[in-house]
Amino acid sequence: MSHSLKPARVRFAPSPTGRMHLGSARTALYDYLLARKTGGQFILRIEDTDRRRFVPGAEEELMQGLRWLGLNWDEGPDVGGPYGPYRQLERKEIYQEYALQLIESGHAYTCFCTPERLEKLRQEQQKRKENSHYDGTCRALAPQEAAARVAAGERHVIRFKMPRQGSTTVHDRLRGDITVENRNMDDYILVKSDGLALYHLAHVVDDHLMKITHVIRGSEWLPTFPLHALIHRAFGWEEPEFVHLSVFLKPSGKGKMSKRESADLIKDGYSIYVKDLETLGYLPEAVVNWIALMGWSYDDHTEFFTMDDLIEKFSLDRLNPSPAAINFAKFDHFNGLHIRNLEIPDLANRLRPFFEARGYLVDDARLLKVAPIIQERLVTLEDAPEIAGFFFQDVIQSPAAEDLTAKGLTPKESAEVARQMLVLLESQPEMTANLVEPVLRSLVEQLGLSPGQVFGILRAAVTGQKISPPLFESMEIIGKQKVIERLRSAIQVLERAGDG
RNA sequence: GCCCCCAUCGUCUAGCGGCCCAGGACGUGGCCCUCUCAAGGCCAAAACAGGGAUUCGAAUUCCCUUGGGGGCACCA
Repeated sequence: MSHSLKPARVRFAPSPTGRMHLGSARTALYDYLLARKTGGQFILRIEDTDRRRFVPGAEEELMQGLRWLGLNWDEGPDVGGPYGPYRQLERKEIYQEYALQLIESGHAYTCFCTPERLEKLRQEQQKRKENSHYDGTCRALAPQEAAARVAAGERHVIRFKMPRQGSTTVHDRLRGDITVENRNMDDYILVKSDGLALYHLAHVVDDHLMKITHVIRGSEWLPTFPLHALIHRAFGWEEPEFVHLSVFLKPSGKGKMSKRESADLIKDGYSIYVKDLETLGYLPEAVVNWIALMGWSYDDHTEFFTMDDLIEKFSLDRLNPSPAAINFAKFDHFNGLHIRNLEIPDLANRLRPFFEARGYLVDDARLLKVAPIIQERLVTLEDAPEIAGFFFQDVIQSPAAEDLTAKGLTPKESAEVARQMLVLLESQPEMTANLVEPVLRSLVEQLGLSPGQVFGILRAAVTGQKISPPLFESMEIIGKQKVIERLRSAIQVLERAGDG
């Protein structure tokens, strides 16, 4: 039973170096689901130790994205928490302290090699087609000598003293045991010469101090996973459970999305950036449902999930280790499903800004009537203005004669049909669908024409569009006065065309 | 080049030795419904990368090949 699961403390630890994309959104989602499912905590930690790559505004977009998706954190830089601070830049001294501890215990050493020397070394190794790695020059330095040089103010970094022999076995929740030969791993730098810790050290220290139970992250960390385990072990700390998620591939399935391709996507109305999805008219519910299923499944047929469903049903056991190609067609499908799942007032509220963005003056009472008749016709919220913008226009542009002419009829004949409809409609007290539809249907029968021919003329006349929401319901919303007015002007257009 | 990971329809996936001549979904094609467009319903085409091995029996276990992905920074 799920009740027996221990409360998990799970962190989402992005670096503020770019935009929030679908891949990080999925990681955050799984973090959140595990925390909520087990009654644990979802923690947001900002990994900003690389000041050079810092992008202003990235952290804000990230937080907005998480909130939009409904992934609210229990501890984080803005809300605080018992294990703060939650920005790594503010934890600099903590890492230094632990790095020193590693040196004292013989698991790390100071290195005085210059970047220039290292670069030269790399080039030589590459020339010899060798695996590029640190050659261990400073590893042999006597601790006293190293300490003296540090005291003298010499620039240095701190490196992990990777065992030269043997192998390291780590455990990934999705892939089981992974064993690597230690000689294939490097003496990775733990602390830079500016005194700031690198990811490898910082996250291990933080995860331990913050009592993280599960580390869910991208598979790009798999190669350095053994290093991280070794650091935990060097401190004598218990390792959290590690879950490495595979990357998202581009729609073709061939390789991951490049910056260029990501930018090109927007032309087709898609994006891998969470913030763009909102403006493109996608629902956070749909994003969550869609990305949850890229790498996780519940069973062999259930696909529609709300956040509550996911919290109830999510399990690490049903994660899939293979990479998944992003499929926007399926995303559209999910968005449609979730739009149709919305209550009308909710849908109306979400629709309003999309009408307004196109310059329509939205009347709330009318919007409430429009929402239900376009609900099942929307792929995205952004589709609404095109389908139903005319409801919020006092005057529509008169359709061209050819658009008002029924298939198989001349403009003149179409005008005659329109005149007959006008007479019938004028005699109706109001334009309710219940009243109008039977009357018009009997006219269709009487004329011996098809419903498509007759209603096509009316549709174009009243909505100004060849494609529209259901005609009679639309007429009801538009009201008798406007319907009559527009039908009259359509008749005029047709008559003029008939004369010519 | 070296190291690591992955491998079922075009795509997302179910499958954890017999229930599978492989199930669901998106997309595609057809039909039905129908005032247009949708939504909905029905039907169809569509996959276990290849080769060995284990086993009475393999999509499911093991090995190799191939393919794909990731990593090899004083980035995360």
